[in-house]
Amino acid sequence: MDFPSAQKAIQSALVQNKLCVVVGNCQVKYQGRAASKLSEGDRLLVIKPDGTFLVHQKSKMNAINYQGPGACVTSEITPEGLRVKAERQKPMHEVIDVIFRELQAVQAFAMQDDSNLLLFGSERELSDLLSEDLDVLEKGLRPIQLESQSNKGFADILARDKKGRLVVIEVKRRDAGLDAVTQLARYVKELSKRKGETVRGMLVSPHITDNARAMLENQGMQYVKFDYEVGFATGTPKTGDSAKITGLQKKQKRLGEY
Amino acid sequence: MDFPSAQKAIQSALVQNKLCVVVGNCQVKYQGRAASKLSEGDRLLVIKPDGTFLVHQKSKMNAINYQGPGACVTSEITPEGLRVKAERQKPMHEVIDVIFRELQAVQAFAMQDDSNLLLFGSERELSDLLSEDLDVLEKGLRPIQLESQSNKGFADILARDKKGRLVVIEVKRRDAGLDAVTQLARYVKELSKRKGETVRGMLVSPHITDNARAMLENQGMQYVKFDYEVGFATGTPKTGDSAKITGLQKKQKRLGEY
DNA sequence: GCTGGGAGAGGCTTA
DNA sequence: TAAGCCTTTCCCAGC
Repeated sequence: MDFPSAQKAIQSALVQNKLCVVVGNCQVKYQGRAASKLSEGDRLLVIKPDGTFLVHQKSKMNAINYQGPGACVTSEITPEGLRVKAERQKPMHEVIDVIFRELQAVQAFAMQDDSNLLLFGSERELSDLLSEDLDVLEKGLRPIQLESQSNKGFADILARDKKGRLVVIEVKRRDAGLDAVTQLARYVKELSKRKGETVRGMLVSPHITDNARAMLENQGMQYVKFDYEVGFATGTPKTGDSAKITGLQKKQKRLGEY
Repeated sequence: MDFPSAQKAIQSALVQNKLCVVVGNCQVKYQGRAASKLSEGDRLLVIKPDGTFLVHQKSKMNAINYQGPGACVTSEITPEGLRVKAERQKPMHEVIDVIFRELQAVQAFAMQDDSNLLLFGSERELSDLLSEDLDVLEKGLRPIQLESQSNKGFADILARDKKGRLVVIEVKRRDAGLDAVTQLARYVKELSKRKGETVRGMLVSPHITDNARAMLENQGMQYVKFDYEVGFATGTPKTGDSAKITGLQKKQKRLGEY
C-alpha cells in the first residue's frame, strides 16, 4: 500500500470516528513521563475513535507503546515514511511517534457497541458476601454500617465481635503482602483513634507471604485464610483453618439469571 | 465475509504463526478467576502467535477481555456463528469465548520484530543518579553502600548526614501517597532496630498528597520535592524549595548514544 | 467537567 | 518459585 492513500485512509477514519488498524514496519519514539525508542520492526497499530493509541508487537499481552483516550492523532508523510503521531497535553505533555517505512495494511471500521461487561465474582462482591455472613470468619461477628465505612480510603468491612469490640476486616482477593498489612494497620490505628476504643484488625485472603504474616501477628492482628472458589464449579469440601466462601456460588447463580 | 472462509483464515493464521485480526459483531463470555459476559457489539479481536488474545471495544485503552501468552486458541462454526475460543490451564483454568454473529474483516499478518524497547528515565536510574550526588537533597549527605541495601524490600538509598546520622531515602518518580510514607516508615523502623541507632527518613518525589505529607511529618520524617525534567528538553531553571535533578538529562544523553 | 486521592491488578526483576 | 515493587491505571468523591 502506498503512503498517500494510507494517509488518506487514516485521516478519513479519524474524521469518521472509525477504529483504524495499521500494520507495517515502523519505528516508535515516545516522549513523556519517560522517554523511549523502539527500532524498526513489524507492528500493529490500533487507533480508536476516542484517541486511544496502541502499538503492539507480535508477542506479549501489553502494547509496547500506547496512549489513552483523549490523545490527538495526526498523520503526515515525511521523507522517512508515513508518520503517525499521538499527542496529549492533559496530565502532561506526551508524544508517541510511529514512523512506517513499509505498510502491510490500513483498515478502518465503524463500530457500534453499547454493551457493558457483566462481571461476577469480583472482590467487591466477595466483600459484600462476607458482610452478609461473617460467621465464616469468626463466630458471632456482626457487620456494622457506619458513615466512616466505604468512604474514601477506608476498610473493606467493619464489624463488631461477640464481645462488642470493633473489628476492621481487610479483604484481598489475591496474595496479601506487606502492603496489605500496613494498610490494615493504618485503618486500625486511625479508627481506634477516632472512636477511642480498642479495634481489632483482621486480614482475609487466599494467601499471605511469610513476612506479611509475621508483621501482622507482631501487631496483634489476625489472619483468616479463605478458599475462593471461582465460577460455578463445586470444589471438594476442604477442612482446615480456612473458611470457604460458598455463598459466592449462589450469588453468582442469582446474577447469572439476568 | 462468510464464516467458513473466516474460520479457515483464522486457523491458517494460527498454524503459520501469524498475527490475526478479526473485526465483527460478537458476544463474549469469560470464565476463570471470575466470570463475565459481554453482550453483542462490534469488537476488534487480536490473536498473536504467542497465544495472546485481546478483545477490544471501540473505546478505552484496555482490552475488555484478554488472555496472555500461552493461551490455546481454537475456532469452530456453531449454529450461533463463528466461535473463537482461548483457553488456558496453567495458573488456573480460564476460557474466553467470542461468538461472532457477523464479520467485517479477518486478516493475518506475518510479523518480523526483534527489537526491544529502549527506555530512559526509569525510577531506577533516578535513584542511581541521586546516589551519585545527594547534595541536591541536603548538604553533606553521603551515600553508603551496605549489604542491607537493595536487598529484598529495602530502601532506595541509604546515607549518612553531616552529623553522621543514618538517613533512609525513598525515591518516588511520581506522586507520593500514603503508601510511600508507610513504606518509608517501615524501612526506618526496621533499620533503626537493626542498627540500634537513630535513623532519619526522607521522601523524595515530584509531588506528595496532603495526607501523606501530614503523616510523614507527624512521624518526624522529611519531604524533599524535586523537579523531574523528562527527556532532552531543557526546562527554564526554577527556583524554590525543590531540588532539580539535572544530572538525569546528561545520563539520558549518554544512554541515547547507544 | 475536572482534579485529587486512594487503592487495585498484572507484570517485572531478583533472590 | 516466591516476594517485593512498579505503573504510560482506574475509579470514586468532591469541587
